[in-house]
Amino acid sequence: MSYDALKIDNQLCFPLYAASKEVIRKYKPLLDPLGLTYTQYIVMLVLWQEQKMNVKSLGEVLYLDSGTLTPLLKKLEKQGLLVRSRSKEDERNLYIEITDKGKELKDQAINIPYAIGNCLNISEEEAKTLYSILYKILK
Amino acid sequence: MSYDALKIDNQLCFPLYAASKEVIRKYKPLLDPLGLTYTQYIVMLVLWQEQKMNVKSLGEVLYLDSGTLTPLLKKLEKQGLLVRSRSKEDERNLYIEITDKGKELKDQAINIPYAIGNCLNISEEEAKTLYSILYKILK
DNA sequence: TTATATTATATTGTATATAATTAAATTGTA
DNA sequence: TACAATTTAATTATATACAATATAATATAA
Repeated sequence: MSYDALKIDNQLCFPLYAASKEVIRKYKPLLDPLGLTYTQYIVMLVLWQEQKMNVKSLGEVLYLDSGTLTPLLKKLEKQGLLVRSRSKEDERNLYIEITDKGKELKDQAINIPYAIGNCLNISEEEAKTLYSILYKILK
Repeated sequence: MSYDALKIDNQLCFPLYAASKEVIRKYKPLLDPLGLTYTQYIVMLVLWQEQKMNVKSLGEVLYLDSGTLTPLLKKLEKQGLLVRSRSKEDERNLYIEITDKGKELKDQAINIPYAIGNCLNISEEEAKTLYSILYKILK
């Protein structure tokens, strides 16, 4: 019986894990001026589109649970980028809503996707292929 | 000016980040019987190939720094899977070496790559494409 | 040779991640 | 209506990640 399947170079998950971390690392110098971490940034991406939503929906969109989101959202609230409030209809639901300050931050982020695209040395076509395979894995 | 580039669905990094986490999550039930986390598992993958190496080389292979590796390697040593020792020639170097118990664990891991391959719903060809694009990003 | 620079690991501080548990609110049902 | 089941967040415990700093050992240069 061969152990080849256990060689690090034969793993698919490892480059997925490593590339994810390396790309997120590239965001740091771009996000530092905005005072955001990568995870906080993707929360803001969603809020820039949705304005208001509950924590459960946010977690489903971002594949994150309340253990990650609760403290993170409290920090963003402390920074004045969003407000947290319980739903009147069903108090189990916590809604987060972007503030004006949160909306203003969007203009500072406008060039980040372009800057990241530039520092990945893959073609436009490879990027599309990667995108579609990754979403296939996520289904 | 359009904000389309800031839509969560137009990000490439996000599915990379999410897919990485989701695939690692799939490892958990397979690794629990071995008493390993995913990060500990990839360390063992390297040690099953190399037997002995220093922390710096390991970090370069796995894209991890001493802040992550130092406590993790101490845990694996406590489990008896490896031993840590300073180099006599240059005491700055810490070498880790797999133990017999560590080697024996390999047989319990032999089916993990196959099991993971089965639960990713992508074709063999897509897997190869994904692999090559990810390594292109890592260069 | 002695001061300086470099290298390798460890430590510290901050921020995720996630499983498991808890607690509060709501819903479904006998 | 009661009360069990479900839902939603929050909390707890454990394990990463990683930047920044510290420390010890070694190499290098004046």
